[in-house]
Amino acid sequence: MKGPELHGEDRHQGVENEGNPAIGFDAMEEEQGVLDEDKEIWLERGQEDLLRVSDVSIFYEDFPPLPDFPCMSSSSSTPAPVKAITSSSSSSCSSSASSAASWAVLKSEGAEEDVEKNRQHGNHYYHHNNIDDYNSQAMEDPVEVTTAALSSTCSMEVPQPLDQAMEGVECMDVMEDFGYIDLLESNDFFDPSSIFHPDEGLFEEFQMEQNKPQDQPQLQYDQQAGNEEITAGKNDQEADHQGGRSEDLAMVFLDWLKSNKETVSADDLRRVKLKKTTIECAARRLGGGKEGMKQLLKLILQWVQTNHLQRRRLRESSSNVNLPYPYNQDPLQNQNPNPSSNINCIPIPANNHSNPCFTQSPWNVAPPPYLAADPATVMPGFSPMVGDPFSNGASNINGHPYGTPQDYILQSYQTWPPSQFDMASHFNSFADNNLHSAQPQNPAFTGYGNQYPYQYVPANDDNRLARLGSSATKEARKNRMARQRRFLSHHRNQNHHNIQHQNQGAGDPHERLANDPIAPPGQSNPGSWVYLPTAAGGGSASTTVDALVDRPPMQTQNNYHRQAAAERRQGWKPEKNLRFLLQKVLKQSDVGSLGRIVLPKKEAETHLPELEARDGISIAMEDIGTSRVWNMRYRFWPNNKSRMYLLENTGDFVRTNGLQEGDFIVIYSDVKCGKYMIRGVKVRQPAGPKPESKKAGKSRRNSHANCPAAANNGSGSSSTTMITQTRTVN
DNA sequence: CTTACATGCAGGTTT
DNA sequence: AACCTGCATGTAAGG
Repeated sequence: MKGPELHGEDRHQGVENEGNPAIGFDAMEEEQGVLDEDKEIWLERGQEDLLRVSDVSIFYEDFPPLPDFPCMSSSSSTPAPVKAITSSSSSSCSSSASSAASWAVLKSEGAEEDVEKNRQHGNHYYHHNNIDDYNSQAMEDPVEVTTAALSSTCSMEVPQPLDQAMEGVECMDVMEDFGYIDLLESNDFFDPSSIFHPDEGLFEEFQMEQNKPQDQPQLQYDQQAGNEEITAGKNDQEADHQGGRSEDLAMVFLDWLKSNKETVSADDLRRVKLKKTTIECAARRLGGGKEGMKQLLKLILQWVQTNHLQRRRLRESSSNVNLPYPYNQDPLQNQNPNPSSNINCIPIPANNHSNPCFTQSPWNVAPPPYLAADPATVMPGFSPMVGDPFSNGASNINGHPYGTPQDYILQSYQTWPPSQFDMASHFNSFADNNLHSAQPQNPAFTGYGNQYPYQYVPANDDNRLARLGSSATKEARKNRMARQRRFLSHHRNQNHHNIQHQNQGAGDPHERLANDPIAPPGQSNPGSWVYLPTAAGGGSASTTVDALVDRPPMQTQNNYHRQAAAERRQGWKPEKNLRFLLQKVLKQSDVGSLGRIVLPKKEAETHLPELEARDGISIAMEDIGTSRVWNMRYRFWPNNKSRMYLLENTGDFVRTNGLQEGDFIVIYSDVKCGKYMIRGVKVRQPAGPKPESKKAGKSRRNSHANCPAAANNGSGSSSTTMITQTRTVN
């Protein structure tokens, strides 16, 4: 170890961190709590818990599945607006939007506003390629991002390139065009999320709202829309009771909330979108007037419950396998049909077309290999942050909004089965054809809101995030936003510092908030991409990673390790905060006796601590699979007028994991702890023995670095092509 | 032409 | 002699 060096680096990092709000804050505060993180993390948890239903059992037991409200709106007839698919990222948004169309949504205004913000963010991100910019950007963005996250329809998390951002907007517009209205919110009737907001009493806002004059949705007969749906809903679940006239919608809702606050989040509510016409029509059918509305509301709420439960189940069932980490819920993983994936095998999806909506999209192409390869996908419990890898990439992405890995990620998400959309939704709201219509885009953000604005959020967190999101009233919302902003900014500053310390030698990983957050799409984040969904078929490769650790970790490492272990014991999953930094397809020279791995320059410069000296810094890399910590050195060689970045002392790691040429490594940073995590992924090709990388060999060096998958799939699943990640040359 | 990066290889160090 | 370390070079790809 080079302690001294580390310090120096730390300092350095500190400096950088200043620029990087991203990661930071939670780490600090949370770290203090150490094992209490659980609680800390959810700091607002107390209240959040109300919303967050982690315990699926509750649902199952308490609520028999209710028939879905399949499309309350006409949407059913008009399945997703096709608009969606223009671009990968956009597609996500659009898809969600479109889906939204199909579903009843309790849409909050906030969402719309957020969308706006997203759009802005998208631009913002889009323009920031440089690290410096990035940092500065990050500084500011967190708040915004968070805000954006709130929006239910498009994922804010993903900073989108302009185009994409615009797309997102379009989506929203589309929704609007379709005449969607916020069942409740539009009228300021109430904002579910507000109710849940931690800062305020659970029902505070609600009550406030209650007192406010409310506009009720106008009832107009809608010929097309959802009569059927509603009817069906009604049939299936009769309106339970008829409230007296005196019982207004607010009360109905309030009662419902009281009884379901623990199991249903604001987010869930927000996802419900109904076409105005549909609502009107349905209300009529249910008796018309206020009573009709009330009945309709009940039905919707019921649907929400059911929907929520179903989703939970799906999630649970799919995620059960991977227990270790929260990320298990990652849609990608869930998606992965192949059980083996849980273990470490990454099937590379040949292509996912499961989601019809996306099939048309150009992006539907099979996920990029690297995505597929993404350890996250592969690794149990490991969920990659979707967006990150590429995001920041800004560098990577910038030039190629679509070509970036992130795009792929998005795509992959899009193609994923609905059940897994939760995660996906984080990035984009994919329209969930089946279950949710409009999901909050980034629940994650929202959920963590203040604390983890950028962190990747586990699927389950959606709700939490959502909570922060909208407030019942615009004013409340504003206040909340202001609060969040303050909070975030405050944290940011602290975070930087904290992180520095936390990272053992490693500097603060530059976390790019903007990027990471999930924004897979080229935008920012890269996507964490990598998670591949699995699917694929192409199959290419299944990866297996087993990290066996022999050596005793260093002390600090031990600390982390211990902490992680403790956390795990407690059910806490540190990985939930993992952010994808970079991945590298291993070349012969990387796995040879040299014990060093050349890292992709751009990613290294973007995501790893800035190196002042060629000697670089000592950096502890915890093996995600084994939690073992490898003390490596991150350095660079002057090369021509540039630099070559290397990760040294990788020999044992490579050997331990049995990594060979063509396999790849993925480096993540733990947002909370600030430590670096590494995953070695072995790629096995189903069909061809070749590791591929070689094949591609020299011909495609670039792509390899960034797109392991590509390399891996020698066979070449279609996905690989896309990825050509543009290694944006500086 | 420039950039990134895989790898060759010289020179130093260790066994 | 084997191993390390670090630089230099060659090549593919991007602009």
